[in-house]
Amino acid sequence: MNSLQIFNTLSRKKELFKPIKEGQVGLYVCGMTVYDFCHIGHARVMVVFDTVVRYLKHLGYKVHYVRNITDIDDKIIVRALEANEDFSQLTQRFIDEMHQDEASLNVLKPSLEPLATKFIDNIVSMIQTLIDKQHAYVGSNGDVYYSVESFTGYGQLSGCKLDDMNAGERVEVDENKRNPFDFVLWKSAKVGEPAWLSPWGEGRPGWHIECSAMATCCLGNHFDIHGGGMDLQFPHHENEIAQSEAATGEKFVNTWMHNGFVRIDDEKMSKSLGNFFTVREVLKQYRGEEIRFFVLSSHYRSPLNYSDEQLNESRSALERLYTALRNVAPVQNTVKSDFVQRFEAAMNDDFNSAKAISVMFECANELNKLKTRNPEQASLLAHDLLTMADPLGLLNQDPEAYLQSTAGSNEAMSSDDIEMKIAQRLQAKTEKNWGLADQIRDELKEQGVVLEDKGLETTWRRQ
RNA sequence: GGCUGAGUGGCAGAGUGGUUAUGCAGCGGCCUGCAAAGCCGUGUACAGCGGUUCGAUUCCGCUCUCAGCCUCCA
Repeated sequence: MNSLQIFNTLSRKKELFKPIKEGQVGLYVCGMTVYDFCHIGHARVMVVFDTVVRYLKHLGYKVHYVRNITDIDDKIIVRALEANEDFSQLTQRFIDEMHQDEASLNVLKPSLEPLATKFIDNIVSMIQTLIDKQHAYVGSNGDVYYSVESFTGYGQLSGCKLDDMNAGERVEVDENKRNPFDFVLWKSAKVGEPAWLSPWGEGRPGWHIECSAMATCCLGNHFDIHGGGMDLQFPHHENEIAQSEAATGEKFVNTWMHNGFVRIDDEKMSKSLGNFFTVREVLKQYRGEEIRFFVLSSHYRSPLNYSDEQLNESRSALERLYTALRNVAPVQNTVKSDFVQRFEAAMNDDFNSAKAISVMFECANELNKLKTRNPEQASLLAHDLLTMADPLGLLNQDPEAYLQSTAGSNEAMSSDDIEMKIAQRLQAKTEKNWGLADQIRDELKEQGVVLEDKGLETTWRRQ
């Protein structure tokens, strides 16, 4: 069907992707814990895996894409308390905000978006199974713990060996645990905390179990791809494997994908460091598509350094691509062009979007050349360019509309005013009053509007 | 301390055992009333030191530097 290679964190190698069920892919991605706005790091996960899904579909797969929402955890409880708000109200607020950000980034909706709080029954029964199978125990404080020593494969994903990890140094020693790396499956509720009934009293699920429950419920015990940010590799994903495989007795996931971090000044962007930009903030200055391009301009496993310069470059790059698409009617080619083939080769190599994008630029260059010389060929190339852009979620807007759109939420001159100025300038031009014509052009330039003359016809775009 | 990963031209960022990444910026030219856009041309880049090789930025070893995980984090 294809020769898609994916880097599997489990084997630390690129592997030929082969779905469990021919033609179908089950994909689970760890989504947001909803207690705050999404930052650019979250945007990266969304865009990267959205691109993975789009590309898998481009290859002809039917994709079951599940991206969960964690809507109960300690931080949510704290925030709700601070805001004097019911926790479910708080989470709903940020779920809505998240959906807005996703729309801005042209991220498609997943097939399913399960909420942890809607899967409590499944979570409880999974924990019960783990207890029954002696993989979990109830501590003296009433919390239920997973026993890492009971699972022989523990550490396979992260490469951590229990013996080598210095417990007590970085990990707090907890009297209730048999092993310091044992982790909570069920947490007893304190007074006033949100709680659900369980055989172990009122409480809530621990951090990792909800993903095991939701993933296996939505996609089956064994599925194709599981993804998320690098930092989830350990302990979150390691624990998911331990829980799921111990409970079901089956292999959990074939391919593990982890995306790299967004950095600021060579440091990880993170909530705990406080050095993050929210998607919302960045959208005040840049178009969603510019952010999306920025994310895809480097390989998903590489670090991605955030800066205005980078976003500005993305802006220029998109301007070039959209400019190439102006004034050409795309016409579908009957054969797969060399460009598209090279694009697919790049994407087949572990979703190398950076390389794939470079092919798009080569195509744009050819398109620019052929526009005047051979319009029919140009139309085919325009379609090729769009064919490549589609799985990346780029270039989906009308070129003229894009180029004339305002970036961010800045106050801008209206289109009507611009057209009026252009009409004035045309008058000046016909009178060969170059001084006035240039003056008007300069004025518009100061408003961020660039004019392009083609004889007596003038097109405009915003910078 | 344990375990990962990375160091490429002015910047960003792919890739390769011997031949052009790509984008932005710069320089020269074409086009234009002048511009803009576009096109053409243009850069002794691959952290350091050894090794393997006819030949290494690309493979191996060591050194240096940086980042990440091991604690909530995408």
